[in-house]
Amino acid sequence: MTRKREFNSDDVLNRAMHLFWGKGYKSTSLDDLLETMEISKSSFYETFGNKHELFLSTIKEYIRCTTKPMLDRLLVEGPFIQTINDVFDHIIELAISNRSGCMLANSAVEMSPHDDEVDRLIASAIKGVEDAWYKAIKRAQETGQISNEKNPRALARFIVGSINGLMVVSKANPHRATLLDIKNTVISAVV
Amino acid sequence: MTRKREFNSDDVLNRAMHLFWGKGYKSTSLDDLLETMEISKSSFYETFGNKHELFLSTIKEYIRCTTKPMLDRLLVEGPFIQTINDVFDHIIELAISNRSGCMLANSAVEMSPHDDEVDRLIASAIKGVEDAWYKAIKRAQETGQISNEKNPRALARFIVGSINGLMVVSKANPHRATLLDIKNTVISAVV
DNA sequence: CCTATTCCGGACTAAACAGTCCAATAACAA
DNA sequence: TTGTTATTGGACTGTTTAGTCCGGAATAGG
Repeated sequence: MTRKREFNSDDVLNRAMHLFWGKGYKSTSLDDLLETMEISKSSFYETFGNKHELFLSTIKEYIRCTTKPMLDRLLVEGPFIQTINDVFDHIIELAISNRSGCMLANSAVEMSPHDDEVDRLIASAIKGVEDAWYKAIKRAQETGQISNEKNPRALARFIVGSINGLMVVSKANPHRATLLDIKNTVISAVV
Repeated sequence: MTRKREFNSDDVLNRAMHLFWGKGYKSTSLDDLLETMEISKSSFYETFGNKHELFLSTIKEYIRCTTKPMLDRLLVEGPFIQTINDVFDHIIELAISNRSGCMLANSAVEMSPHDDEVDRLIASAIKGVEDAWYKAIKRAQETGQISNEKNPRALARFIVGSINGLMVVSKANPHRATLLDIKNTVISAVV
């Protein structure tokens, strides 16, 4: 009845995500996208709508395949200090191996003040990250790993801020020593 | 012998700075610039070279008229905890009143990985900020306001990271309560 | 083989882009 | 007033931008 799709839509979306992640929205041209995604212009508009819609889709994809897995690490049992240490180490290694940073942070900086749709999407994603940390901190308090004197909401917000700060610093100064100094100070502030 | 310049070059540069600060490099068009700066295209190229050179000039102007004054606050005598508190309050109020964030952070995110000139300029500016905090922390340690056990270089890097984190968070979530939570946690980690 | 449906290359458009150039003009010194 | 030089508006260029559209090719079911 009908011809089958010749490209894997997930794979193609993933390539677009990496392009936007590395270059940002404005600096990524349609030609860039088509070349990287290896699809025709017709297929592009047919499948993804337009550049802006595709961008929103890639942010969702980023949340699904990068942010979410990181938050899942917070759910595993085990000493909180080790968990936060692992997560930050992971972030630091990513930041050093390529300078793309965090796609949510990049997009927030580039677009949130001027693009309502992006703004809403990013704000809710960041809220999700904050909530995940909040739960992990709460649990750590219940098991006596973090003092009950500390405000868990404030700590969660502080960690989200610290991760974003790490991302920005790594853009301008991607040296392990600097990032580890930040990590260690953050952790000592939390536990 | 010669006609006098009809526009104030400093004022015009300042307007360009605010435009780049708010919209970023790629999203600021030449037409945007000319309209805001209120000069002719000829004068533009005559005076500022081209868009990219102007951008570099506006970053220098930003450092001169925004970053530098903030760092000067660190030099004033007085309790360190009050100084850091004032500086963060100031940053938070700026972040809430407009969502432009910090021009250095914005530019680092947008351009550092792909533009060597911007990269060098931003990296050295951020290094300057770090050094200023380092000196302030050292002095606070010498006067017994901060424990000598703490690593002042790490603290300085942590503060720089925290400021940048604050800027990113304020783009996506410009609410005072969130930013104050971050501020308070940062300060409690330092002093 | 035939037909329905989907996919795609590439030509096309209209707007936006950064940047060049020059003739006209303005201001000052002599 | 005149000559000299700096400044300017605006016309112009060539490129890149996102997006549209259509004819034809590919693929499957019947």
